[in-house]
Amino acid sequence: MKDQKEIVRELNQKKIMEAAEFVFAQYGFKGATTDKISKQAELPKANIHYYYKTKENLYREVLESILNEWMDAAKAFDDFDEPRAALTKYVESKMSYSRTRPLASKVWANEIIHGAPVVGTFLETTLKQWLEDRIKVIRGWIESGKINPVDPRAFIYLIWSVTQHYADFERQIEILNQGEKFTDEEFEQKTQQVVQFVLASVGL
Amino acid sequence: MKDQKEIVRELNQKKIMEAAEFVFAQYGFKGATTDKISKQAELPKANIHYYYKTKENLYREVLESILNEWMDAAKAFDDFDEPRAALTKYVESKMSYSRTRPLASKVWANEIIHGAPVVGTFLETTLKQWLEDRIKVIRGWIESGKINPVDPRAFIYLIWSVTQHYADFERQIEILNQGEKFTDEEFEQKTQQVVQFVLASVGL
DNA sequence: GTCTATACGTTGATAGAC
DNA sequence: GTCTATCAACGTATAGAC
Repeated sequence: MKDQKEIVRELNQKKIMEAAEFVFAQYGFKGATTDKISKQAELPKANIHYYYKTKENLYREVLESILNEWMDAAKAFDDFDEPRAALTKYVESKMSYSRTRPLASKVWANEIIHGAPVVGTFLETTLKQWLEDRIKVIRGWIESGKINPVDPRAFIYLIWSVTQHYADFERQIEILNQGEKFTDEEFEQKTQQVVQFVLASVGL
Repeated sequence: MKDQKEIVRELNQKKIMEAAEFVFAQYGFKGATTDKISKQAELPKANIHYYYKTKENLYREVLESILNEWMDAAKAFDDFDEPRAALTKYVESKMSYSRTRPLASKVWANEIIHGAPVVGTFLETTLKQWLEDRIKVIRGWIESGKINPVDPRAFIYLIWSVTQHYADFERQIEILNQGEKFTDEEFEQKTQQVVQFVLASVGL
């Protein structure tokens, strides 16, 4: 059984993590202050330091939770053997992530733009391995003539960039879309269009 | 004739602008300090404030110079009437920009991710107009059956995202590419692959 | 475990000598 | 026009009362 204190602890940590993701996405690591995060979390500033010791520590935890989700979404690539179904599922999964977790995507983009000081090791190990395994799958599709011969690496970057664009450049897209955010229907249409682009780019 | 002082002034401003772009790209607006910029420019900190008054002012000037270049690159879209030539030229132009000016692209991405506080007005006016004019061109291509029917907006976003990815996510790409930066030949190959993806996505 | 009050470092900006 | 010395504001982190 969880006692009262443990429940409070988990609740507070959840509030802090959500607030931190919000503030880190909006202001970047340096621009985010523990004061802003504490106000967003509706907790005193000292509590932030009580739970996470340092701001950098908190940032690391936020990134870690993001990459766990990222790896989950990546699994969609392997749900089907045939390229059309596998790619459709993967792109839909990535677009859904951009829709529901744009803040997470922005924190991630920010971290990479600034040279991946914290997640560098993850990129070198886990992500690199994931990519190389998927490259093998794509090469298999090419060799069996199921898709056009393309550079598998460049193809994966195409998928990542176009799907993440809808999260990271949300604000630009909103302004160019008559100042209105996408409705759910509009976003679903964009998702299907992105799926078509990705399939067409390898001849499907 | 320019006198000595004017020459020194221009030289110093150039040094400061380059240093500022470098530091803003690497650390973001908040993370960039006037101290870091001055050291990068090899000038005393007070000179930064003498020439640009405030850090925000300097940031605005950097963004302005970037969007001027951006608009220049955008002209490549109109060099040819036929979709194949026009799109090839435009994508090559964008990829070349990502290769030669990755710092500028990163500063821009950072600004958008954080909600476009400074360039919001530009997006609402100049960029919106540019986009709508190009959408008309794309619709023309679709109506005359030259390319497949696609959502023109989503298509432009595809081009922007995939080309800018090579600048903004440079570090991630480098790590995934066995820790090596692209050679000129490799980048040229990626460029041609991106051109093929973009053309294929509309049936060319 | 929680929070107020505060110490200490950093940073943007400027005054004033040269 | 240039630069050293300095200040005021802010931000991270913690001590210590509750």
